Amino acid sequence: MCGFRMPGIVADNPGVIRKNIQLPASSIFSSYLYLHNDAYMKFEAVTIKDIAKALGVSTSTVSRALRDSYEISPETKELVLECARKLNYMPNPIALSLKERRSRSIGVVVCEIANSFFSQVINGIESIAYDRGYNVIIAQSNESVEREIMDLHYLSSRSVDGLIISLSTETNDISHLQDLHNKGLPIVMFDRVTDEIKTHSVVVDNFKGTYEATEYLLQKGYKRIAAIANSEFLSITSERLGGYKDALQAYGQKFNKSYVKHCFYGGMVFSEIEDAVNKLMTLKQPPDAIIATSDKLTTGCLKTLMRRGIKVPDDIALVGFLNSDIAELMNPALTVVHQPALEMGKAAIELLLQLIESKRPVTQFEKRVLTPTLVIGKSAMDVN
Amino acid sequence: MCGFRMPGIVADNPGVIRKNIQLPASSIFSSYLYLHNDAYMKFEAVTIKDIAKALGVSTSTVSRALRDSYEISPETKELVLECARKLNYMPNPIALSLKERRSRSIGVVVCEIANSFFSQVINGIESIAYDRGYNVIIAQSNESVEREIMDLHYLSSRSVDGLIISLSTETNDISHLQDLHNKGLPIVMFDRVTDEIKTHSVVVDNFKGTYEATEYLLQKGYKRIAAIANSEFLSITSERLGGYKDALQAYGQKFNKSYVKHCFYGGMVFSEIEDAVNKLMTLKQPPDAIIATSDKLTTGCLKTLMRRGIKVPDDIALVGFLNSDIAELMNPALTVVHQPALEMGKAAIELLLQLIESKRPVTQFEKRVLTPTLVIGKSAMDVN
DNA sequence: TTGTAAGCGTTATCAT
DNA sequence: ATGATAACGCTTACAA
Repeated sequence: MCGFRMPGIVADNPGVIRKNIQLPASSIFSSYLYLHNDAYMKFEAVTIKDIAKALGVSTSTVSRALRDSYEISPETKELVLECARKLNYMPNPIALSLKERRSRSIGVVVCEIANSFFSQVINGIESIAYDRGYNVIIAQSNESVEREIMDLHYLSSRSVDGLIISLSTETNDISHLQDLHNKGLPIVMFDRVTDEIKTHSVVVDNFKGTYEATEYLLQKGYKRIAAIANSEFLSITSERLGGYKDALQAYGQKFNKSYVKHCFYGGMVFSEIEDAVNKLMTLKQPPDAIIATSDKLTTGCLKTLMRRGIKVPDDIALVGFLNSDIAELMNPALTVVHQPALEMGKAAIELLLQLIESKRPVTQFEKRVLTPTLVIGKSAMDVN
Repeated sequence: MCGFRMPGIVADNPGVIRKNIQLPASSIFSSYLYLHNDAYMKFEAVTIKDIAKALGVSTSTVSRALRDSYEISPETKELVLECARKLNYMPNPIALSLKERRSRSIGVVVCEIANSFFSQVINGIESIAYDRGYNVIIAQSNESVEREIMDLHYLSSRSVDGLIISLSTETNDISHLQDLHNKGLPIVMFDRVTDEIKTHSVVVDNFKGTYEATEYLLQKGYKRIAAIANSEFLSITSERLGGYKDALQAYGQKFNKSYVKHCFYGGMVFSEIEDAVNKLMTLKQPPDAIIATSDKLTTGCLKTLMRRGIKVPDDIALVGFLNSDIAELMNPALTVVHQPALEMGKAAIELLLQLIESKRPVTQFEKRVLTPTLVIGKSAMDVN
């Protein structure tokens, strides 16, 4: 463990620091011990050196015993282990990271954790990572490439053993990721992915998601279905709009370009959505239904409509992606496309650990595609 | 930066690794360079050693130049800085952490990031931390002490410079925190705090929050107001129930113990809330209003009522804490107690940085109390 | 002003 | 089976 400094009290001379290695561990953190006076000072954690000193052996012996090396006698091993337990020895992960250039931690980059979809994915990731001995470091890009680059830099400088990422909306140039990938950093992409990097990825069948959403509306009799989408750079955007267009075609409806609005920042700036909705609603022929192709767009859209006094589904129908656990508390008429976020997280970390722990170069990459669910709203929205 | 390993290709002999310090930086990550053949291998980041070698000076000189030490000639400093820039040198934070026992990062422990309140607090923390040169490491306790202890252990082993924490519901023994605090780790508590640790804290006026909520219902004419609360161990629980009780008293209503239900896990287990609501609704004299004293309890309560077909506010009134950004999309009759989460995060990190960066021991601790807002629902809920 | 060397905690290599 | 030593990247007395 580290040594925290009590401001104003200095005990920096290593020769002066004392570690009372006789004291028994009183708690998980008792590797810091009190000095003879009652002032708190800078404490050193118990290190292998302390164990070595206490036992009169060398640090290498201690290290070997702790690592369960074969070249050690059972007796000394037992002795060391016992002593380590008594002193509540905890290996210093920072020293290990420096030495081994790995940290037993994996980095996760998402645009925002306040988004239910992403926090659920993170929960999926953590649920498996911890069991496998990895810690998870979360970084938010806030939909900014600049920030994404900083995050990646931070994570890689912290020697993360692998990376799980959903690209920011601004990210059209992925050279920063490509660089890390080229250097051999195991990467798994999810949600917003790119083909330019040859690695595992986890997505939902976005095409299917919007296809079914659109089909649902078409079958209900809606004739002028608009779509609000994210930045055109994002993989999810083209896929989701693809499903929308194909469904229209399949049902013999013409695709109307003015019925599609993009929000470059995916609704991080609320006015984007407002503008999009307003533009749609002020068309000569305003839509009778809207498909919102992301969580943030769905809620933003609903908010805007509500604020404008436009009733869903009476005045207009709305179907959208949504992963909030309180979705069911919202407008009961709302039909949502639900993504299996937890499973996506689990799949991502599993694939990543596979990459990390594989001894030989991986050449076959998997694009794991999970199936979204169309959850039909309670109130029917039938027109015509 | 660290060196990532390309599986199957080994270049572990330091003598064999080459760093072409002539190559110009091509991107932020180009501190890794390619070998003469096209295979990717284990790359070493540019270190001060490389700069020293390139310039024919010692590493200490380089270090001094980079640290902007006074004991260095302007010329060499310029030279070193230029070279560092050219080679795209990036200091290795792990080496620094090991040496300095600090990491320029701060740890944040919350029960769950999927909770809007906490992710907003985290956003507040990050917004300031990054500007001040600190990274934020997020850890979730999932309302488990065991996990909280693990998180603290992880964070302290990573040499975080400070800690911001909201206690888990299971945490009645805070010795694990106390230990870290005694060792001089700067700690700021928020939301769920404890007096046992003498340090800064940030909370909302919980008493006021429920007092006003209760008062609101009383003024509307409700006579049998129940409350659903978290574990009795939590600071927020007693404070929030305090406001509820006092408001009842102020309005001449008798406090009825059977109208108060506790959810030990604060609704992490949904059945807890269901049970609580069910028990309330099956009393001989069921309540005509419920106050839910946390975000999770509010949504859980609403869900349960909805599933049981109990209409809010027609059959029963509901007022609760809620910080979701989509609160307005829920039942418009809902009156909520809103906490200034972003501000709480900002206050917490500011107080923490104050602790971290203060040169002298801090003896005066501040309990910063922010004011919650009662946001009255759209539909009036008048009875009597 | 600059260089040398020790040290942060650990492991790997090479002796013994 | 065990110990001495070097090394990971960096800073900082101490020497020169």
